[in-house]
Amino acid sequence: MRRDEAALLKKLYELLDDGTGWEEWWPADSDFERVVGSILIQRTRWENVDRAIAALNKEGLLTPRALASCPSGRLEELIRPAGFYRQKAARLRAVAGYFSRSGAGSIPTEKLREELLSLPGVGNETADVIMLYVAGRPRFVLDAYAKRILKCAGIMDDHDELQALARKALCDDLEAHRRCHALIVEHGKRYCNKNECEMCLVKRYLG
DNA sequence: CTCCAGGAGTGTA
DNA sequence: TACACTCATGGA
Repeated sequence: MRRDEAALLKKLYELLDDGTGWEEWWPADSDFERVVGSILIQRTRWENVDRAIAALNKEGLLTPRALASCPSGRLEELIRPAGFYRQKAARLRAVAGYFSRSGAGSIPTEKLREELLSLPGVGNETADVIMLYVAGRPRFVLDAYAKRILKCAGIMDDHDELQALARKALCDDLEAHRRCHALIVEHGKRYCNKNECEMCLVKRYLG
């Protein structure tokens, strides 16, 4: 990390922090429900994901064992509101199978990440979301909003370098990493359009 | 009617 | 490495 981009990232984090509530930013009754959510949320609004999760919950499928053994057709039917339902049904069955025999508790961070990435439908972003919200490992989630905001702030967006940068800026603190992700997404939804950033606070204060 | 949301996988140049 | 394309529902 050349210059002091960690200080800049820390400043960005503090800038986005408006002091409003964020603890229940990702509501869920269990860790596995968050895993399910991490797959269903891909390229989809939370409102639709919530319907799919509610349907799964109603059928008692929010456990790794139950979900892994649910027939594909039935699963597709239940998660349809979340879109891409054929792909996502297959992905859910795969991650459910993994968590039904793994638990992912005491696995070293790097190895856990590798295992998650080996699952179909789990890419860099989803893997980091699971690491951050389920496995309890501090990770910087490089989603589309983060890429735009980092660009505005003049911070590099290399996936691996960014992890070291974030851990330094956020003092290796788990809650800070979770909060940082939530703040970036919420800021992005409000102020970051596809190409324009007219209202962008980041550019105004850090650019 | 059009646009697109808290991606990932695959194929092409 | 850098894009283009596909997957799909539901709300604005």
